[in-house]
Amino acid sequence: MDETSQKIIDAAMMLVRDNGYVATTTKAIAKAAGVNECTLFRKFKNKKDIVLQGVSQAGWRANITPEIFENVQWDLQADIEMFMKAYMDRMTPDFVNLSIGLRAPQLYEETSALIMKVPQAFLSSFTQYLNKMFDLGKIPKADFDALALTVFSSTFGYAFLNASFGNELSKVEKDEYIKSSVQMFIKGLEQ
Amino acid sequence: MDETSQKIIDAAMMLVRDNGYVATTTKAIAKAAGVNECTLFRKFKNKKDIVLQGVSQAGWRANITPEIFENVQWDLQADIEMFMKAYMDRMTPDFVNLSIGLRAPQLYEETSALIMKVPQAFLSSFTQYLNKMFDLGKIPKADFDALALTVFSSTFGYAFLNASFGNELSKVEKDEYIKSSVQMFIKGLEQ
DNA sequence: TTAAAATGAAAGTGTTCACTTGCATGGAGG
DNA sequence: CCTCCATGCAAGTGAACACTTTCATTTTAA
Repeated sequence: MDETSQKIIDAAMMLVRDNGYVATTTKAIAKAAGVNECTLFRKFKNKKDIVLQGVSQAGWRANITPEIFENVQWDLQADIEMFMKAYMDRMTPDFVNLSIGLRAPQLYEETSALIMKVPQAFLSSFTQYLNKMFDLGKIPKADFDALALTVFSSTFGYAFLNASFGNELSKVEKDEYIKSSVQMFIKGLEQ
Repeated sequence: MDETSQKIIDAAMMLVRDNGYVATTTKAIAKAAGVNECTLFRKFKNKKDIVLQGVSQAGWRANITPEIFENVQWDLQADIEMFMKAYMDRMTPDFVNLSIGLRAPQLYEETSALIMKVPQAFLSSFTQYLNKMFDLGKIPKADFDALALTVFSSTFGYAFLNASFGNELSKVEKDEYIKSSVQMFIKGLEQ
């Protein structure tokens, strides 16, 4: 990837994040990238191609993979805290808004699978984790599919609400949120 | 509101829900409403006006107000279940997608306050509820701002994920989700 | 140093957009 | 029957859109 193409991709992704795909014009991309508009079409097939190459880049993806579940301590509180932190550190407001900006009918088919990977990776890994904790005799039997979804939904929900409304909705800070949530979760899980 | 105007608004809101505001054309609105395109501009100032009148209508708003907190039983399990159900019944995938479709820079200033009202109403009412439950001696002291946000985030998160990915992300059904979540929440809160 | 490759500048393509205009028509109410 | 009034219809407006072409200029690399 040459420098010019990368500047174009970066500009395009930032504009999509801020304005959405449809409202992002090639003229604006060129201006933001500091190149001539025709250069866009020398480097890329079309506008859609720019964005699709962008979403395929690691730098424009929230890097949430099963790897974040590698160094677990098999301690419920420490681990859930770590998972929630790991998710929120990666799922910044920028990524949330980018995900929404990509929600255009013209792109949906080609990007939805990619967008879904992040929650899928988190969910399945966390479900496995809870099952293993049960096997280790650390928590009693429960509906771990549902409970993993609860923990993930609350993590995702906070990240999304924070990206959408900032502290206008709630003044509760990330660390305070994680700490209180985890306290409730582990009490609920351990019983 | 005459019948023709209402048909136009309904068509516009459905298209915004499915394609987003920017990708929704006046031509498509007219076709979907079964009227001539120029009729749109006889009835409304412009495209934006149609959508803004739509969001101001009760039928195009999720009707989540503090009223759903009126008939509480002061029983933690029954009440949280009721709140989550009430939210999800109103916050259907259609409403979630409409909220996202309205996220256009051209509209944001005029609609964000309205969109934020729903989570605000739920959150503040639920925080009050938890404080009251503490006053009644039914739950021990805790960070109720954070915990209300946890419960709300998990409810909102599920509704959003369900609208976005359906059962491709998780097979856990709404009732199962609520039941398991509430079990964990009340154990965590009562301790 | 020189040839090739990359980029800029400017003009222009056809299409689609939101929105307008002028006139015909048809139905409702007095 | 007549008169509005709502609407349809057809054509059209200027602007913005994605994308192209031609040619000049700069940068890069052999």
